[in-house]
This record gives sequence, C-alpha cells and structure tokens, in this order.
Amino acid sequence: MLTIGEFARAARLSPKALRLYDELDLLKPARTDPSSGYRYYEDSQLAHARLVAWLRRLGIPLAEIKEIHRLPANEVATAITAYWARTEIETAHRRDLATFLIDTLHGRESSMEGVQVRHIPERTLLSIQRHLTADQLGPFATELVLRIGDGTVPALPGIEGAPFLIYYGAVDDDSDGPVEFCRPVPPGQAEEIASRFPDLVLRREPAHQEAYIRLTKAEMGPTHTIAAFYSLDAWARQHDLTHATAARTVFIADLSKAKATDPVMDIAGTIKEKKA
Amino acid sequence: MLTIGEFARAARLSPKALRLYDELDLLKPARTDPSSGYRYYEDSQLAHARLVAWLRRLGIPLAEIKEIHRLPANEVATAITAYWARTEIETAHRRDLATFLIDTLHGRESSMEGVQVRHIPERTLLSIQRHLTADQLGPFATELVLRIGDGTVPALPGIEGAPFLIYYGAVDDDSDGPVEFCRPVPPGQAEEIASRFPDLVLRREPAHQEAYIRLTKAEMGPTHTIAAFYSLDAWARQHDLTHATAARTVFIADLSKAKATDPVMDIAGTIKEKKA
DNA sequence: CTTGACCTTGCCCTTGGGGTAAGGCCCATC
DNA sequence: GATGGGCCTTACCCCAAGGGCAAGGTCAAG
Repeated sequence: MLTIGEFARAARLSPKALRLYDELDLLKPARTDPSSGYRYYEDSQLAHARLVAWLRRLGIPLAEIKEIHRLPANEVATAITAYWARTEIETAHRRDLATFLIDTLHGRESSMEGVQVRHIPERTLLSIQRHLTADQLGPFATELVLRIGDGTVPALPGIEGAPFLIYYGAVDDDSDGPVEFCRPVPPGQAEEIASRFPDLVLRREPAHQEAYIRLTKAEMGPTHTIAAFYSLDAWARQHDLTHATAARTVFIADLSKAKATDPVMDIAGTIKEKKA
Repeated sequence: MLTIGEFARAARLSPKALRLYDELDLLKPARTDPSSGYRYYEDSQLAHARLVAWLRRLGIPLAEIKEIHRLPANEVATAITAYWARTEIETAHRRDLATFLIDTLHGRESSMEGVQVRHIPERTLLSIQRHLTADQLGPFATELVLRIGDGTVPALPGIEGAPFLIYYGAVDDDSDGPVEFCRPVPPGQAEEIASRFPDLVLRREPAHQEAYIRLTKAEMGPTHTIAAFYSLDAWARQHDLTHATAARTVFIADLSKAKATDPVMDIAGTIKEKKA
C-alpha cells in the first residue's frame, strides 16, 4: 500500500490532484482509513493514475477523462484520436489568425478595400431558423444547399438567387445564433415549392442595398469571416451608413468544386442611409 | 458615442468582457457618466477593442495583452510571432503525446523492455544546483556541457564520464526542480579542475547500480522522457527494487551532431535491493 | 408618463488545482 | 513512554476570464 505522497510521486501527480480525483470519483484510493481519513493506494492503480496524468497533460478535461475511462479498452485510443483531431482543427484556426494578424499589422493597417455594394430587389425566400454552434453550422448549411439544390428547385438568376445565411446572434464555439438559412425562389412558383418542404417557411424580403466582401475558399475559416464583419462595419461607419446588426454569408459557388483561391462566399450586410 | 452594448456588438465582445477590461485598465470607455455610471465609447476605440478581441481569440491572457498594447506599434507583430511560436512548440509536444498514447494503447500495452542496468563506480563530480523550469533546462545544460567540454576538462572513459542531470524535484512548465548538473572528473586532477570553475562544487558519489532507458534524439521531448520515468519505476516495482526518487538524464552523445534516430541520452535511476 | 430595452453593481459559478492554516497520524528515535 | 519530524486530513481562499442572475437605476420612444 502506498500513501498519497508516494503514489503521487510515482504517477507524477500532486497529492492535491489525487484528492480532487477521489472527490470526483475519477480515481479512488483502494482503501481509506475510516478513522484517520488517510488514503492508501495499490501498485495496481498506478497504471490508471498514469493514464489520467497523460490525458490531463494532453489537455483533456476531467469530465471527459471520466467518460473515456468508462469506455472499453479498445475505444480509448479512438476517443483520444477524436480529441486530438478536434484540437488540431482549433489550432489550425488559431494559426490562421496568428498569420492574419501578423500580416495585417506588418503591412497595411487594414483591408477595408474589398467592400462593394449591390442592390437586391424584393425577393421571396424559403427559410428556416435554428440555434446552432460553429461546428454544426457547416453541415447544416451544406445539407440544406443540397436538399434545395438547383436540380430540385428553380433558382432566381444571378447573385440574388444564391442561398445565404443570416446571423441574428453570434455563432461560435459556445454561442449559438440563432441563424436563418434562406433560399430565394421564383415568386410565381413559391407556394408550390414551399409545399414540398414542410419544415421550411415562406417569407418576403423587401428590396435593399447590401454591402459585401468576397472571400475565397482558403479564407473560409472563422478568422477571415470575422475580419470581413469588422471591415464591413468599419466601412459603414466611415460612410455614415447604418447597417443591420444581422450579418449574412452568401454562398456564391459550389464548395466541393472550388479551388482554394476561388471566391466562394460573400460576407454581406444590408445597409441604409442614416436619417439625420 | 456608443453605449457598451453597441460597442460590444461592433467589436464582437460581450458587455461583461468590456466591463472587465475597464476594471483592469486594459480598455477604458472614453467617458463614464459620473452619476449613472454608464460607459460611453468612441468609434475610434473600436480598432483597439478589435485588437484585444483578436488577441483573446488567439488565447493570449489579458495581462500579456496589456503588455503588448504598451509596446510600440512595430513590435506588436513581433510579440504575436513570439507568442505563436511558443504555442506551436507546446502543441508539438502535445501532438507527440497524442501519437505516443495512441500507439501504446493500440499496440502493446507498455514499453518496459528498454530497461537495462549498469554498475557505476565511485566518482568525483563537479556539480552545480539550480531551480529551473522546463524551458530554461535545455539552455542551462548545453551551456554547461560546452563550458566543461572534453577540450577543456579531461573526462573519465566510457559512460561514467558522461555529464548528467539529477532531478530532485519535478521540472516542467511551472515547477522548477531543483536540478543538479554533474560532470565526472578524474579524481587525481579534481582539485585543479575545480579551481577553474568557482561556481561549481566538487563532491563524491558512492558506487551504485543504475537502471536506465536509452532515448534517441527524436524522443527527447517531455513525452518520452516522462514515459521513461514511468517505465523505470514500473520495472523497479516489478523487480522489487527501491529506486531513488531523484531521476537522472545522462548525455551520451553530442546533440548537435546526432541524427533523429541516434541515441543521445539515458533516462536513469539509481537502484537498491529492498531490505526485507 | 409609461414601458421596455438597456445599463449599473454585486454576488455566485465555472476548471483544475495551488497555497496555507489548524490540527491529527505514523513511525523512528531517545 | 515521550517526542519530534514528516506526513496526512479537512477547510478556506486564490487564479483567469468571464457567464448568469438579481435588484435596481436610466434612457428614449410612443
């Protein structure tokens, strides 16, 4: 039997951490003296303690470690692989952000040049609202784009026919919109089309001006999207326009066929003259 | 003038965060109404707020952001580059750990095979103790290896002449040993050599048995080092030996000339029979 | 004037422990 | 048997970077 200190040294954990793991039912001592409260561990518990230590060093939260430990032995490696894949994606986004920041700080202060304006006429939209976090957004949008594709549903010509998302609230890792997916449909066939998609709703959107920034496929991550939001806002402020708080992303090309340098989406915002 | 809510939306921060930044003197509103306490921000503060938001998204702590903001504009990018370089190193270590864990979990349970034992005779050591964290350890050791190189100081033949480190306490990102650097010297010339290194101290080490695991240059990161510590301990437990809590790393080759697959260091621990 | 949206401060909660205090336990030595 | 030192116990407060909520004050439009 090992005391908590001996066990801690052997597992390269602190006694404090072991007490916490005991309290959380993650790793309980083999025996706890009922009168003194002393914790005693067995050699055989070392492997478990060391696994916990490894997983903590990886950055996995204790709650998740607890779940991992409930898994059959052959699935533990799979869970770790999944965790690490998530971490790599997040790191890639941060790397993107770091290079973006260094670039913009080094060179020209900002990139408000890309902003353009277009007129959008009154439209009929087939739409659906959802509360989604960042990781669910991509799948949600692509599924809908496919389901209401050009093959199934006739589109309006030009950019006004492109499907788009409206963000009514922030969408990132922990806030979840809400977000509305919209697909313009020809007004004449609107009712007929809508009847084929019972989960979608038909609504009209008034004509308006739209400011936008075009992004390539390589710029599709959160960094350039947010940078575009910032640029649109800064541009609107400079031109003394109000713009809707709800930003949009307009899907202007087929993602699966696009090369990294092809433009694939517009970050857009509706704008209005400020009434003095 | 913008209220905290408007300013927050424009900078993609929460009002709560802005209040915190105010309190921490990181980003103060242009005006605070003395009677109502309302915070009012100016358009011109948006750029600053957005930079803070970017840096937070990168993961930089507020204290560091505050320092970065004190820097002249041209050094900001440098500071970010430095931060990101540190992050990449840490990520590389975690990646190492993930693949190591997945490997060992997938295949054979553990790698206690590499453990060997050797006898070390009584030696005279030139040594120095320090409190160091993980990032200071490498430079500290290489500097000493160079300063007391074979060119300047005669070495003992074979493995017993190799310089080594003794870890009296854990050395990682936040705990700092202490750690002792040791360089064996020929007993006859010990006094004369020691006089040339006033900051180093001469001491004798009794003869002992040493268990060790050999690592290649590619395995030099924290992952395989700790794994070796674990293996040594598990091996000693199996063979019913006590081993000193203080582990060692023995530098058996020139790091700068070694290829990734060359063995460069031994993770070692002194061992003793357990007295029944 | 009222109402609703917005703002204020203050307090508790989170994660994964670190630090310290006050006191109890174990064991080796005298 | 006493004693001391090192170990252990619980209990409390602390960190970052805010989120959430409550109770109450303010602002602006109708």
